[in-house]
Amino acid sequence: MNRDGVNEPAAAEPLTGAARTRARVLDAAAHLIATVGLTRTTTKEIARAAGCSEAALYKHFRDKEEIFVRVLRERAPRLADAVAELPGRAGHGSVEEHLAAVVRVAVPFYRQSFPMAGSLFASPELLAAHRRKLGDAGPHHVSSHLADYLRAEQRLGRVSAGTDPDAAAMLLIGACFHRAFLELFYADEAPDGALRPVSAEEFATATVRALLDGIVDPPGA
Amino acid sequence: MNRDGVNEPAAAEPLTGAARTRARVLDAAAHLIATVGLTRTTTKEIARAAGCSEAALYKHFRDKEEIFVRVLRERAPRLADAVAELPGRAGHGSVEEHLAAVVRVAVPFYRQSFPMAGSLFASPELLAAHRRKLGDAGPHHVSSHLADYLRAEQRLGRVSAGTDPDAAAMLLIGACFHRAFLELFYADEAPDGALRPVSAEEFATATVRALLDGIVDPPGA
DNA sequence: CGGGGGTGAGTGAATGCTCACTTCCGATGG
DNA sequence: CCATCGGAAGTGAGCATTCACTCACCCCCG
Repeated sequence: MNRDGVNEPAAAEPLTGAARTRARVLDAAAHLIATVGLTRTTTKEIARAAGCSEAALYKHFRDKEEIFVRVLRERAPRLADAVAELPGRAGHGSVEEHLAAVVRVAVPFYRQSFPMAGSLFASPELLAAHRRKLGDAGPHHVSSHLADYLRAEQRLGRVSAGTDPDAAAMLLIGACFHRAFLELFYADEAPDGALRPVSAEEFATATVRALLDGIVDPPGA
Repeated sequence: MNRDGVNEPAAAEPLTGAARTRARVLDAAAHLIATVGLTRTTTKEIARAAGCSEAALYKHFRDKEEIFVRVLRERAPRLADAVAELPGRAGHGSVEEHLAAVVRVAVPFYRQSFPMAGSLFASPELLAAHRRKLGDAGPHHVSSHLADYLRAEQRLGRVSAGTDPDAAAMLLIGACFHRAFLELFYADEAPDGALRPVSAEEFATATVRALLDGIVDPPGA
């Protein structure tokens, strides 16, 4: 991932001809969305940044919307995949470290996805189309898989029996989601205390600790 | 609030002349945003819904952006205010009930604000303008005030001393934020299990419980 | 020579906003 | 008490601009 938090395809084989410009278009679109925002990400700007003509876009993508959808699907960190692997790791390593890893992946993921997801809400019919194309990979699967993981740890006794895994997962994922929102909102001019803690790493450990203290069995019980 | 979750001014005095059309414009804009989305909320549509000419909008608002900002400020439930009252209530009632009340207010608030806030991220300069106009009433104050409340309860011994109030507040507010996002994303066609629990009230109690079990001193400690 | 990849020059449709103008109402002054 | 005036509120008709998208046409490789 580069500094935009955008996945770039392994550039081992230097992509030739059609595939190359296609990739350049997606890279250009992803970069523009992350820097100047989605409304300023026009077909003209994408073409200019990709070093091709506007008409060339339409040789590779049906319309502008498809470009955005492909960016979201091919250039976003695969958060859902990363979280889906968690249940298999139940019992190994520490719960705390696994959850912290989720936070470290989830915050950048949401920070990148937010502008596009947010703009989706600007037009419900576009949102409906995207929701349909997403199929069963909807955003609820992140907390859903995390809840599965917590359930697995619960069976192993590493998470207290009284815990509601769905609610706990929602708390953690929600905190990441909100944190990403705040980081975007106060781009570089956050007032004092708006982002607390300041560093991403501190946020991960503090948030997980706050959640864990309610999840793991207290030592005196 | 009406079914859009939009605040309408007390209509006791039936607003005459200028103030009336101004209010009608804001109502029309708020309704359009909530129904057809922000991109379809054009000046022409606002004027039509408000029953006045497009030019009339500009007698009351400098530009379209100001209409949106005023809607956000004058028609949104005052979440920050509601949460700011909490610290004063520390020691009275139950912590659990106070937090559940926050959830019950926060979810509809975020559900209403999300389309506008999300679209803000589509154009960073518009976001910067809005952030400046918001002054010190930024979105971080919600979790910030909630953290203050938790600190107050902490001093009273009703919240365990080891708790990080900022992290705990972030968890709860984040869960509400994310819940609102999911409710909007799966407008009426949520796949099974996408919204768990289904009812808003169950969500409030389950979420608060999951958080509390890490906040209040465990009985055996 | 055929066709995939690429281009420059448009096109129609919106959109935000302005302009010149009218209407209405309340304050002012004789 | 009425004539007059000034300004706020409102309007219809555009204007400039931007946008996504298309068309006719090339170039070059297999």
